[in-house]
Amino acid sequence: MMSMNSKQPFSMHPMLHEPKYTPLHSSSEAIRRACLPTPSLQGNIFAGFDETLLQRAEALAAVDIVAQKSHPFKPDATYHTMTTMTGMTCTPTSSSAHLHHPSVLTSHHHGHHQPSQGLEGDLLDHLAPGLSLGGMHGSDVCSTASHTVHMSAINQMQHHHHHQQSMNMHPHGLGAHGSLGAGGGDAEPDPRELESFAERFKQRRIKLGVTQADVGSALANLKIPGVGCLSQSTICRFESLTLSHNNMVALKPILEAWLEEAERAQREKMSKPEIFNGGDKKRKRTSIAAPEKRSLEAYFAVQPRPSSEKIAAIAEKLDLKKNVVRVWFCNQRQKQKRMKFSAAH
DNA sequence: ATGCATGAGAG
DNA sequence: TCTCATGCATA
Repeated sequence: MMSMNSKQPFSMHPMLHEPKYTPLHSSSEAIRRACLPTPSLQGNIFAGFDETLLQRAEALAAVDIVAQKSHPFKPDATYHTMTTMTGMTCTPTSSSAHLHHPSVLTSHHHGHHQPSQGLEGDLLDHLAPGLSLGGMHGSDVCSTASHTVHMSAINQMQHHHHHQQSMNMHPHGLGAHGSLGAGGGDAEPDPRELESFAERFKQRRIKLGVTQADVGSALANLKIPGVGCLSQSTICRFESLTLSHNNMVALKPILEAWLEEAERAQREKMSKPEIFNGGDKKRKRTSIAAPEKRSLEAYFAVQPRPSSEKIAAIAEKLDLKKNVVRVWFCNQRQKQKRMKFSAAH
């Protein structure tokens, strides 16, 4: 399970705490953030009525349920494989197997890293065996536990949030980087362009007869420092613009590079089968039943960022694990930030 | 195509 | 703990 490449990921996730992509129109989020700096504060503020609100939310959810009529499954229908069972089987294993994430692309801390440093890209590259980008055969090299070769990245993105969206830039941004603009081939946070690129990308990809999963694994063959493979999910999300603006911007140059290579390779007609496999790990996905989901949504409408206590309370009411509820809220918040809905057009 | 989850990094 | 980028599993 270990990846042989002992590359130490440079994982620098950008995280700039701030919203990079702005929700432009519906900036409820920004506003929210601005208003609620501290969690604890929120707690206090809502402490008074939070119960009421929650009850209300619940009531609403209940009504909703009634209106919709019924739920096919029952609430807790989560199928965890683990929980109590033997324990040795599932998830834990998987995770341990691979730990690094490919965190690719995004910026970095203090502004500096340039995109081009070759750094340790070498360490990772050995991985790509034969398959060049043409990888159109479905073997996935990266994804499963076996490989896990992710890399991290170095790319710093283009922080410049250009015009339109505004938001705030954070300190992180490269202070002076006006240069990035057009040089490298990336860096243009223009939603418009991203959108059209995503569309073109998909179409050309299909034309090449390559699946999203193929693209993801083939990326590793590009040997771009700091860039490894990506999952089908990510490629799909890129094409459908369901990624954050920053993420889209970071991925674009990479996918663009792959596309060019793939088309070139196609011309040469070069194909190499490469099969890899590994596979053993099963992570079980919890499934939150519709009624519970409705309740969560109702709660979310009232308070998107519930305190730990509230999460616990909600979890109990809905008979869900606290962590499940917490993650649900996190994912929900992330959803609000996706490109599609945020600014862009 | 998407839901739920993990993990890094910054608080 | 939260945010973010990603991914496995699944419908």
